[in-house]
Amino acid sequence: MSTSSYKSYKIIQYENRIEVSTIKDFSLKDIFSCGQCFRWLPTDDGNGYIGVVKDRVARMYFNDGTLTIFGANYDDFCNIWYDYLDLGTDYGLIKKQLAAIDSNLDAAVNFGAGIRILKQEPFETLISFIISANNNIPRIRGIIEKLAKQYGEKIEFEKKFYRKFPECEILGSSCENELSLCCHAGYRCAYIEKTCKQFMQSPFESDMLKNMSLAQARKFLLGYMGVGNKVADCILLFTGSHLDAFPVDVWVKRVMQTLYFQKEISIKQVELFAHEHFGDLAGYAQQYLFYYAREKML
DNA sequence: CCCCAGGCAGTTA
DNA sequence: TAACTGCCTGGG
Repeated sequence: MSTSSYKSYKIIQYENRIEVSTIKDFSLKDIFSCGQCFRWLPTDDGNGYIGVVKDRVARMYFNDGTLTIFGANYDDFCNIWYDYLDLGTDYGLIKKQLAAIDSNLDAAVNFGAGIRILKQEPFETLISFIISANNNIPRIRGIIEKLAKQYGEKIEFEKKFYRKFPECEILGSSCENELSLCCHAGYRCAYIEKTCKQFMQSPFESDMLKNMSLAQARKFLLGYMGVGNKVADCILLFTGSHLDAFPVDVWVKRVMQTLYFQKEISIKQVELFAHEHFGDLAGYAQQYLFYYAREKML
């Protein structure tokens, strides 16, 4: 066991885990079930979550401000988990600012008080949200796991085997028909095949998107087959590239109509209103509102 | 049998 | 540029 610190966090490292203390505004349930990711599942004991990020499997628990990560050491925390879990952002401040905007957001940020917007891998996010289109969450998860099992590298963790998300080159070398037989993603398989080939030609990194304006970055992502406005905004938000992106899906449209309009309106109108009303915090607002809508309104 | 699910591409007017 | 339509698949 050894004690150290990184940024504002105290870290105790044990043989098979680390404990990170004094974390505020944080809940694993809120983070992993607010709709931004597909590969985290509750642990068998029901108290934590286990998931795969990059080439790592981690098992996490959170109690009284202390995050325990099995499968991580101090260096992993600094190089992977600190950024992935967005531990450098002051969510207390963000929630305070959002709550001051109106009573709807006040309720939403209190409901999802532990949400953090994960900084996820560009390629994985791209493919995952292409799969998400006109689909339901259990199926999306299933399709991604089938792809990982077929095309992803094997990882051993605590005597069990897991799979990395597939590399673009591997996934892209598979044809539509082969993909379809593997993962049953239907017509989305053609999008996956095409987009992998496009990504090999013109990949993107979060920093690259950050250097573009929101509109430019969105237009860039729309160039990939199977990426429309909503999926593009999800990629911008969930890779941590543009935290002012405001993805409008059926849930967000529904909750915005109910809370702000009391009538049917177009997606375009929702987007315009959100950017005017929430400004730079639009992406955060979207997550709190989406989670609030999904868990409370139905 | 129907409808729906975290939209998208392709086609019209 | 806005409106319309068909769509793999699996579950209810």
